[in-house]
Amino acid sequence: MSEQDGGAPEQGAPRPKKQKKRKKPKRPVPRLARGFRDQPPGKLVARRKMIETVSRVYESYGFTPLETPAIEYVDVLGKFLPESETPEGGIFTWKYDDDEWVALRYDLTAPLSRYVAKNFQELGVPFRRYQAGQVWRLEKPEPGRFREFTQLDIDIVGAGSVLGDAEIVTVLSEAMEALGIERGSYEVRLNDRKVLNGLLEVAGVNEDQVATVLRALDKLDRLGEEGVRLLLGPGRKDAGSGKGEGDFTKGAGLGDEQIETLLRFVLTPAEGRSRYLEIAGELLAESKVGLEGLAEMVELDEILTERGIEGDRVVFDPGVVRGLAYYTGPVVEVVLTYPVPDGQKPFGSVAGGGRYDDLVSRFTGQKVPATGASIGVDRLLDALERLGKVEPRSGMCPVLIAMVEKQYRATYQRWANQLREAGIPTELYVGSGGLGKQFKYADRRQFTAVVVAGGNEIAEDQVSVKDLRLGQELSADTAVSRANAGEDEEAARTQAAADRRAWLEALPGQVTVAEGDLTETVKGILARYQSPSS
RNA sequence: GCAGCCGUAGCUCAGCUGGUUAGAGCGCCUGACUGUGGAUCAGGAGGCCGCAGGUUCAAAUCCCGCCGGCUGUACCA
Repeated sequence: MSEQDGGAPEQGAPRPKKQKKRKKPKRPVPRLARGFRDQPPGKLVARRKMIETVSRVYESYGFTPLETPAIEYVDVLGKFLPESETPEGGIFTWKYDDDEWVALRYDLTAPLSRYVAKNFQELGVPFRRYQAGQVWRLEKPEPGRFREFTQLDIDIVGAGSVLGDAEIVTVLSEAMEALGIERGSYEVRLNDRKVLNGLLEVAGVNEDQVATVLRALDKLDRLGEEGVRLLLGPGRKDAGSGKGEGDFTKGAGLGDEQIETLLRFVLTPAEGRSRYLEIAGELLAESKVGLEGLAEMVELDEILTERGIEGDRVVFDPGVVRGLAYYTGPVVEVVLTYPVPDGQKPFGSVAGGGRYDDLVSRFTGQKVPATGASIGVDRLLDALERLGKVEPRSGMCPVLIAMVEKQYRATYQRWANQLREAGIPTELYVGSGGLGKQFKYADRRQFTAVVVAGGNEIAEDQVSVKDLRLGQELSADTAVSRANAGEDEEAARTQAAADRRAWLEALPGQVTVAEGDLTETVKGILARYQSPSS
């Protein structure tokens, strides 16, 4: 930075450092808030499509859309710590203008129960609605887990029978298939909280052990039988990483016999609903709640069978717990059963839900049964992406019209309109720079076709259209051919020049047609890459 | 939250036991090849060496704290 120097190289090191610091103005770093992310166009469009597809299924079953605000009073959401006057952690909260605590919603179910309680008179039950929206949770972000994500909910309020639960289960299954997830590649897993409660009763689990036990059972898929056994008994030390140790998790302290009773049921293979019903029948004979739950499952099995929904779509799985949530009856979980690509993490559940009969009564004191489920849109989308089931170019404009010579601007604009009228999204290049730059732009933005016409074409009433993807393939071939040119520099240079000439002359993937055939030609190119799904 | 590992250019990383202007590959930008993305060639931009302290004549390198990332675990309405 300074011209003069020399002299004393042996000291004065710290000083220039400070000067440097002062010189640079403090600019904000363009960083993202922890746990949040941008959504690139491809993802956004794919997400929108997914929501549309599923919504259509929902509507076909009589569900209607509803939107509630992103912010609710904290006590409405049910997150309140009366002791400290401060809301519990885990959610985004702040004090609103009238000195009351508000929060960003952490799910769509709590706001729904608020809505129902508020409008109960006019609504009439059963009330079916679906809702897609962002929810926010202030938790530790992890790969695939963010502080803002999208849920797609479906609920029936005011229907107490398992017919409502069956409806939810059916719609979830239909939704998966509408998204192109083949039967057999997903599984709707069903269980019942009453059955679980009965099981705990039979096993002689104390009131204060219930939470720990349920949590432990919920971890079967991740920790395996041995891990769960430890958590039910003395406790478990996690693997940590590297040199080990790790943290110790306290167990429920159950006896061997109790553990055996629990595991005997929970480890029952999920295939065949009748097997589930059989074992539950044997185990729960002594438990009132258990038998209630069993009766629900029996009826669910009947209803589903009547609907023609067999075990290849909906299974009964005693291992489904669904956390400590507010569920009171049947609980559902949807998992993808595609084989996991080598070494990657399993897909996990992409949707979940169940019956919650106490949520509205929080407000009204009146018991209003409800049942529903929520699809984790981002997670499901990520899974489909990993499986290559999402068109990576979705949302990208397919056609670019190059601004070859400004004098033909009017013509280019006319063509653009013509293509749009034919239903083809078309972009007119509005940047600066020559053709080379425009092609680079087209390449990076992943256009499928470029319309290019200068004086040469226009004089003949013609137009050139280049298939970019085809061109890319063709040019890859020439690149290979010149790889073995040898070491001789001179030869290599002429070879390169020749390549250049050949490349320019070949105009790979490009055709020149009569102006009148523009639309058809473009359509033809786009048709080559049309994916069958969309 | 707890525990362990990690933090050098946009990306992947090099920089030995502290020693003068911190490097590479890829990517990016400009230009050449006279209307075409590839290839080739010539230039170029870009680093508070995560942040803030400390030890030292001297720190990207050693020590401490914080922040951030990864992994496991806890929580997950």
